[in-house]
Amino acid sequence: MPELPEVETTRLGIHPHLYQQIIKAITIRETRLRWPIDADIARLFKNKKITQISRRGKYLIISSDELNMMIHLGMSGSLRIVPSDKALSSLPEKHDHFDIVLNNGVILRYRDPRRFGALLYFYGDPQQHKLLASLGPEPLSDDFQLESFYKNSRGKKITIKQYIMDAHQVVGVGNIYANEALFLSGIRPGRAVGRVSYKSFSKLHQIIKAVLKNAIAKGGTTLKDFIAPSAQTNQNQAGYFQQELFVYDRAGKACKICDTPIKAKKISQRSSFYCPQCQQ
DNA sequence: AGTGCGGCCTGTCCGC
DNA sequence: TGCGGACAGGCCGCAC
Repeated sequence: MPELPEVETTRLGIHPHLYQQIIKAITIRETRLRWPIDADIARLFKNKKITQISRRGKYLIISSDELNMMIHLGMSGSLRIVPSDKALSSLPEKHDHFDIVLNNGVILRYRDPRRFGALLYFYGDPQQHKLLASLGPEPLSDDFQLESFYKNSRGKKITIKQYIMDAHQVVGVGNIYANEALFLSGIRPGRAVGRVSYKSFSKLHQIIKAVLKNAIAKGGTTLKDFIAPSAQTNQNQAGYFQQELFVYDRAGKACKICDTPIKAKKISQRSSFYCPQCQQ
């Protein structure tokens, strides 16, 4: 499941192959993603030069001046580069729903078995787009400020875990990183956010940044996967701090810090894990 | 306005 | 062995 670090790693991985290239064609094989892919997208982008490859939250934005396409990987989506010398021999597989073919023969290929992802297009400033306009700050930018992160939580009845996963507060914290960040901060996921102290918020604020930063740094070492078709199967795992998971999916197993069995609990339909000893 | 949750999907795992 | 069912996940958009 791609979280922000995976999406950023993807952006960095595809950028050198796409930047300033001309789109020759967009081939759509399956339109049924989260929203149906509008067939106009192929016509609109034909012969357009890619001038920017950016990211907002978990949305990737590929732009040609005022025209943008937005790609979301959902939970099982991935993008990879098919180099020009492999373009003919590398046939799309079952869940490869669309290709963006560049003039130099390179193909950007989108795969998404569960089809929770999206491909949309729009004109103008991405920040004005409905899906992006109300997003909270980027966790690794200066816009992510402890003061407002704390203040917005006062009076809210939801849990701290729901709060940090709410993209209106801060983008990019998915279920795995939410669990891990709360563990590292010593806060139980089920606590009412309105009652979590400033001091705890201060720690959490730092930890969220550190965890995401670390994951992106790790992802950087796996960039080669974007041009290694054989690595495709495991691409979603590449870049995770998987060997460092303290609580996620470790129900019943010993806490790596204190040996207490990790507990599992559903919080608003999402699996949550915590150490009853380390987290209060 | 704040909160809760249904729904979209398929690969994987479990139990029969 | 094969098969059905539960589950996982992001996140919009509706209902309260």
